[in-house]
Amino acid sequence: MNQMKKTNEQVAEMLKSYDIMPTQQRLKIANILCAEPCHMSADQVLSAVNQESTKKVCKATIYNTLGLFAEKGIIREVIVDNSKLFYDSNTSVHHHFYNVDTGKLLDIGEDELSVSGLPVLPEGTVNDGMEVVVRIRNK
Amino acid sequence: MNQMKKTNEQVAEMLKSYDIMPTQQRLKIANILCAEPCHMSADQVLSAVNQESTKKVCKATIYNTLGLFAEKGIIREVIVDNSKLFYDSNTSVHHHFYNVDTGKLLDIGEDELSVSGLPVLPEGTVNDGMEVVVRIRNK
DNA sequence: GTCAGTGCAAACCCTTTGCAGAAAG
DNA sequence: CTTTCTGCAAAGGGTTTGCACTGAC
Repeated sequence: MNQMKKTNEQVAEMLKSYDIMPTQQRLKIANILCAEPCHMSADQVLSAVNQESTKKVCKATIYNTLGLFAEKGIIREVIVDNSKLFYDSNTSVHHHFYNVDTGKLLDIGEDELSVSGLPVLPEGTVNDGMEVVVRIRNK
Repeated sequence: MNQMKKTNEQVAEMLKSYDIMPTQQRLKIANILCAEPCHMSADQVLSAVNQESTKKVCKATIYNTLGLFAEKGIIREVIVDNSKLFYDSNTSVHHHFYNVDTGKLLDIGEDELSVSGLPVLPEGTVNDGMEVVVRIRNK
């Protein structure tokens, strides 16, 4: 997802370009995620979306929408915690710190870490994405 | 966990050396994990342990024991799937393929992949382990 | 005898699903 | 109008917890 702030119309166009019908709920959710690069759990998206709005978006729609966005490639799932899934609005290749104490994700700059030697994939399989996670704790 | 096959006594000694009282249940579980380097979910350990035994070990004990072993450093948790945790009996630094179709984990040889440029940790945090996961799908 | 470990079942949490009503084109 | 989406509530699956019983020293 492009990281610049966008108008509602621009977000709607972006959704259409991904073959997603821009409904009110999806626009709200996309706006939250587009506002700035962010790492959020479904729960965090839920509260953010319903923060200052009278018409609440329900939990099921949040999950369905995040799943849809991830499937279409607008956002990326990040699996670092056994108990919940995170979504990253930055879909370019990059890696993460995961603070196990705070539950916060932080990007690792591309220049800070590089993986060399793409391993030979097992017979009959194709690459579906690589991810480096550096787990950290508070001192 | 050392990967050579061991006698029950050797496994018991190993547990003691990690400050774990070697009960019958813990020995059974440790034997499964020690038999060879493996990646198993709690569910897989449960069925393996109860395969050929009349006295069944219950699910809660499996979870408690795996958690204990991981805490003590005998095995390592591997987080690659949103829906379940895996445990790796090889605790040395290495990385994984995760086949999202089959749910199987495979080691990536140390010589096949190397991460360079240890990133600068955020203020006030300490490293708690790095992990590279290459997600793969069947062709 | 004392204390840790185990088994059982219920509770928990995140996520998914089924279905009726609502909204979009 | 027809089709897709939403909301609600219930179900689902892995994991954790409370508590009485068992077993090891």
